[in-house]
Amino acid sequence: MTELPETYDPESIESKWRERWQELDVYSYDGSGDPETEYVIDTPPPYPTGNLHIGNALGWCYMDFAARYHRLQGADVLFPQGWDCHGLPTEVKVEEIHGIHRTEVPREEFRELCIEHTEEQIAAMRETMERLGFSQDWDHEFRTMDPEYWGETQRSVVRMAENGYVYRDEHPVNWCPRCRTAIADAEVETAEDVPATLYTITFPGTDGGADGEGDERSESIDIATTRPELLAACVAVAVNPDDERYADRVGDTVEVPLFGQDVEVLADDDVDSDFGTGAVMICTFGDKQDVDWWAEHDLPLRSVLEKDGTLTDAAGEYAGLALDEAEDAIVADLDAAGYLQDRSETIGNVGQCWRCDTPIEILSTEQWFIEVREEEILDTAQAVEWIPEHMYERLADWTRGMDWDWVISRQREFATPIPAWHCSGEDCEHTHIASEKELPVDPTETEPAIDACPECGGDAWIGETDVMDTWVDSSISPLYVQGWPAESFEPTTLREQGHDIIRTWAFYTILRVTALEEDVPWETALINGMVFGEDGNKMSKSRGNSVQPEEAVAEYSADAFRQAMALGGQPGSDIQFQWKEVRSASRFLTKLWNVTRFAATHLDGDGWEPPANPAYRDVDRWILSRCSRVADEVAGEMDEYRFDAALRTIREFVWSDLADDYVELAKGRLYEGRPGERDAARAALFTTVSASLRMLAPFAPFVTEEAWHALPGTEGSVHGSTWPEPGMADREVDAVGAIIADAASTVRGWKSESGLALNEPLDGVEVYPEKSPDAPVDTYDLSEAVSAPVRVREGEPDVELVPAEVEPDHATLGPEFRDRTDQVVDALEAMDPEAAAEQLRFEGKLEVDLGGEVVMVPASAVEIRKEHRSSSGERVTVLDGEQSTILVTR
RNA sequence: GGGUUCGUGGUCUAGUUGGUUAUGACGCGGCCCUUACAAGGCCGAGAUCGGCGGUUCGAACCCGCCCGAACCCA
Repeated sequence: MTELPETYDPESIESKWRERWQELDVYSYDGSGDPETEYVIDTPPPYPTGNLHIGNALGWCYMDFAARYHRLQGADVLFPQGWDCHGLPTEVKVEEIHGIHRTEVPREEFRELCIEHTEEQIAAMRETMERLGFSQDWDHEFRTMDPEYWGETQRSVVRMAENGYVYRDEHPVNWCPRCRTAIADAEVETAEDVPATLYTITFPGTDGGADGEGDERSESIDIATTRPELLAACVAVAVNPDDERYADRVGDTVEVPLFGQDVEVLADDDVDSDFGTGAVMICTFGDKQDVDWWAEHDLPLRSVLEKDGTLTDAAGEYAGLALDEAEDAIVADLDAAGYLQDRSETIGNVGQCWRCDTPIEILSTEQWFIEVREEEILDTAQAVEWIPEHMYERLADWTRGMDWDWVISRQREFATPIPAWHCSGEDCEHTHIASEKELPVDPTETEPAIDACPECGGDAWIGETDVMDTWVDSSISPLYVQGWPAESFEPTTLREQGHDIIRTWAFYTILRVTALEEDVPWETALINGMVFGEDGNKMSKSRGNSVQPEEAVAEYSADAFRQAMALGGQPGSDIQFQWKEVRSASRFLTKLWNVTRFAATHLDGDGWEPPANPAYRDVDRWILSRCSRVADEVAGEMDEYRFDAALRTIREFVWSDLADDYVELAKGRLYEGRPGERDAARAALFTTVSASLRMLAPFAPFVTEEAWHALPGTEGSVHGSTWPEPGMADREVDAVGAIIADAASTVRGWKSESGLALNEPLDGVEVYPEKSPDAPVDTYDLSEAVSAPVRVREGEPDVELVPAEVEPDHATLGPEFRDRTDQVVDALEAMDPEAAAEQLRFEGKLEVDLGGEVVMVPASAVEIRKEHRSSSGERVTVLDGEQSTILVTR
């Protein structure tokens, strides 16, 4: 037990415990127990940007609330931390830092530079995590760039290859010319309303003629396109079959201007007749629509784009030009030759690389793919509990809309190598995939374990230089966390992530775990919303509305910041960051601090221990009953991941019931009670404060830890303790306690209002409860709290009590009178209250005249609201409490 | 264009079998140093629950349409 300083100084407390926890080992996962008591979090491995932003912080707060709560509930919690290290941004950063290009240094050396840089970034993010008090078990940290991890990534792909999910093929893929790599659909972001120039270009007719017989020349067609630079890749012209302007043109041949190839006019429903001239060119490839048409109509392939985004030799004299240069040159030439009919401004959507915003192109290249099996993904997704539920729809929508398989090969350096070799035998196209026992392997450095090519017998191999998409790494995180493949796979308990990566991380993880283990990766997927700035907009530097978690910690505290995250809204909804929320949380912590300090001073000294059988008074039993109910209620909310509701419930209990009511009521005994009386109050105070601290510990780990050690008999960390279960809920006591607490606060409120000191002695207080309690009311503490002798009486106070209003009870009248309820209500409200009260007293029911018809209203359906009027002469004040009418004499 | 979510005091937010006076916080106004707490306490003002219609005796809640916002997809 330690002394609590007088004022709450979050900074010193938080830095102190950050260090101590390192030694205490309270967050370590045991892993030896019953799988039923395990609570395993599939923590998102973030990309090591070096900056843990507030959106990350929200997700980690949720995980930490859950982890800490389940530890208190006795679960063996595994809260690991991973890092999704591979990828382009690091490569680019490293090139920038060292002033090199990745092709200028050996592959291994470049990887080393990337690893070094990544380690620095991880250190910075880990520090923020520790500042925020997240309770990961750092013994279970993993980094996808470590061979132990990427070896498993390779194994997972090898196994999927054995199961027939992996293939290598030439296929059109999204291509980022700047990154010079293939990317998956999920990595293409659509930029909306991008301005572009729409050109109308004449495709002249050909000698082949309308019917192809050669007896007449076909007419020309004007097509509209925003991409004249791709004319060389044009393989057809398409029109809508319902477009009357082109009704007789389908089947005609026209010539591509400047480039001279003859192309056919096709009909396709997907052509938008309202766009441009209603005729469009199909090239290989301008966009995904072109790919569809190309496949649908079995068109030839004319590749005009190099991997770096310049034109190929197929573009003739334009070869070597960049796309924008080519556009200018070709347009100028079209114009000069009279093919350019018109140009106008338009807007359209452009697919961009999500990492560098470069407009993506579509190239047909040899790549590695993982098959997307829609049905099995949906089956698994359905077996997961999604919070909120509708997040399942997000995933299902994306899954149903997938039209290409997942391209997993990337033409980069810092990534998991694809464990394969190509036979270098002439005309042999055999590709050999590594066996599991060779892993981890970099095929560019190591020869395969087999000698001869099974197809041609050759023994010369070329290592695959393509590497894997980083999502191939991260999508096995639940497997890795569960010790796969050494351990048989058990689904993890929780996946927490943002809704922005449902189409990537959640989707790929479901795909992979389904394919590899035919199981759900996690029982529950908790999806967090976005964190917006105080102005309600997305946080951005240019708007000046972004806030770093560290700023909030410095200004208030980590404990306050965490609460603000919890209270921002229910998990799943977007939340708006509010400084005022952090501030109010901080005030609450001050309150908690002071209540604990108050308790600690009364529990201090002479090695106090809670007595075996405390002589509890009603007030003690009442707070213990409330505490029991609150502990159960909060546990229910925590089980359902309703962190907002849970924290609100605790706050209200601590502030209102414990601090405002109980402490005030118990003060008399605590300061001046006889030993037995005093000890009962101490015991109740101890139990309640201790329970409050434990319930609050998941949200405010630092201050509760400090406060915990100020209580007697607390040895270890609050985070290693157990969830409170006082088990003292009692209906009778609730009713009595509510009367006492209400009477105390009503009288004290009245004193404050009338300018009296709170300890001003009064001659007497009489309490007339509206509902007489079944048990007698213990007025001992109440009397101390209001500084007056207190009597609890039955019936009505001996003052003038005048019926003032007839209050109909809709809930009773409605079912009874159905569609006549309104009339009955009106009639009741119009009655003379005194006459009604009279009638009720003598007859127990009311005759109500509905104008022609008289109905009987039972006493249970009305309430007569009465007003107190001080009887003449007497100096009595009548107070209206929530529970009782209270008479005060002074 | 398709899908999903959401509109509650000035601001943020709670409110799941429909039922008297709609929750809390911040802000605002007033009063108060009362032996845990002025980084506090007490009191007060402030909402036709986005709009219209429907179901119902009764709707913030259920249904329909409309308006507005956000996100995802095409």
